[in-house]
Formats: sequence, structure tokens, C-alpha cells
Amino acid sequence: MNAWEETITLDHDDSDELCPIVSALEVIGTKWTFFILRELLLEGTRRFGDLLRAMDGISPKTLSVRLRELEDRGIVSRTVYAEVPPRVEYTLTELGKRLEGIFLELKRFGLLLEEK
Amino acid sequence: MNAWEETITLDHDDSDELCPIVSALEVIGTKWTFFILRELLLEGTRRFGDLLRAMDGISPKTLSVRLRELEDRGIVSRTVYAEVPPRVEYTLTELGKRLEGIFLELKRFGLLLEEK
DNA sequence: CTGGATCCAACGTGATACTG
DNA sequence: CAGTATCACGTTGGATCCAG
Repeated sequence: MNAWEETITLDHDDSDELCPIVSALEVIGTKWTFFILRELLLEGTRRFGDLLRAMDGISPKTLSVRLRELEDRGIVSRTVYAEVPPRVEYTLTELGKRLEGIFLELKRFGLLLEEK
Repeated sequence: MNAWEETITLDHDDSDELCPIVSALEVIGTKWTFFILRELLLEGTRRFGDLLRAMDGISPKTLSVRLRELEDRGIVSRTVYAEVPPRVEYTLTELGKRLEGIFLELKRFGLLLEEK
């Protein structure tokens, strides 16, 4: 249990923001975020409309909010091309690509859940 | 990117329940759940009141709801002792202990976020 | 002590329409 | 095409009170 002990960096009642696990959960814990990240991991670069169509059920508002959050956190990069019609491309940053390890662990655990 | 490809088991619009990653996120993505699991991982066995006091801010209702969810999913086991006053102890199941890998990955990523 | 019941406020999300 | 503005609703969590 030693590796686990090291994960404790802070009691939550001081400041949630300082706990790295909480920070990470804030990134991937929100609805739709996982699907956006999955899409970008699989496809590489995607445009706003691509993402909108790929994830049936998400509204343009929610998508734009999530993308902005991810951009602000340095997980997704946004590139605007000065064309007509406008073109904007989203792709994962190097930091964003590091999320793969988390998803693999989540999958491992999720499969255990299904065995029940 | 091959290991990642394997994580894709399903498009979300069929049924979220069948994607192991979504299932796993449902377990640990809810507010307070991480703190409950952390407490149990660190302390082993805890009583209702212990958890209530350890996590400043959580309401008894939310705690009982979370604990029941975790119990239903087979992550936490609940033991009732026929005493007066009543005593109920919570502890992680073997499945619950497998969450450690996820938390370690989350911490790894969370630390990268802080470097910004 | 454990935790269920109830009421309520806040937030996230969806639908839709509209602009640059 | 790529979003933003507005509105409304459902779900979640918090506060309290109370019961076994």
C-alpha cells in the first residue's frame, strides 16, 4: 500500500484544487469530456462540426464549453484558419495525449465491473 | 496507439452502460466518491460517523447515498453489528482495492497539470 | 449511532434560434 | 462553418429533521 500512500498530498478541506487526483478528475469526470477526448485520440484532428456529428446528443453549446475548458487546461489545442467558410481544428496537445494511461486503467477496472 | 484502440468497445449512442470506461467513470466521477474511497484505502475499515467527520462538508444523506451506490456495485462491503448503539462498518472489497491503479494514473496526470 | 425522508437551491445540459 | 444567446428543465447535492 506504499505507492498509494504517496498519492495523498492533501486533505480536501484545505483546498481541493491542490490535490492532483482531484484536478485530474475535474478534467475527465464531466459528461461528454471523455467522448471528446476519445474522438481526438482516435482521429487525431477534428473540426467542430465533426465532433458535433460524432457525438449524437451533445448540443453545440455544451461542446463549445467543454472544448474551451480543455483548451484552457492545455489539453486541447485550437487552430483557426483564416478562410471562407471558417475552419477551426482541434487536436490534443502532448499533455492531452498523456491521458491514455488513465483511460487504460479505467478500462481495466470497468471490465472487472462487468464480470459481476 | 494500439493499446488505446482496444479501449474502444462501443459508440456511446448505443448504450453508455456497455462501455467499460464509462462504467468506471460513473464509479469514481461523482462528487465525494473519491474521498470516500481514499479514506477506506488509507484507513481500512471505517464507520459511518468516521467518514462523516473525516470529510468536512458532506451531508449524511449524500454519504449514505454514495455508500449504497458503492455497495451495490460491489466496491464497498457493509457489515452491521447487532449492538446497541448500532455499529456499521464499511470496508473495500477486493474489487474496490483494484481502484488503486486508476488513482495512481490520475495522480500522475494531475501532477503534470500543476506544472503549467 | 446510523441513516432515511423531505424540501430546496444550484448547476449542467438540451433545444432552438441566431450571428460573424 | 463555427460558434453564441436564451430559455427551460432534470438531476444532484445540501440542510434539516426525525426514526430505528
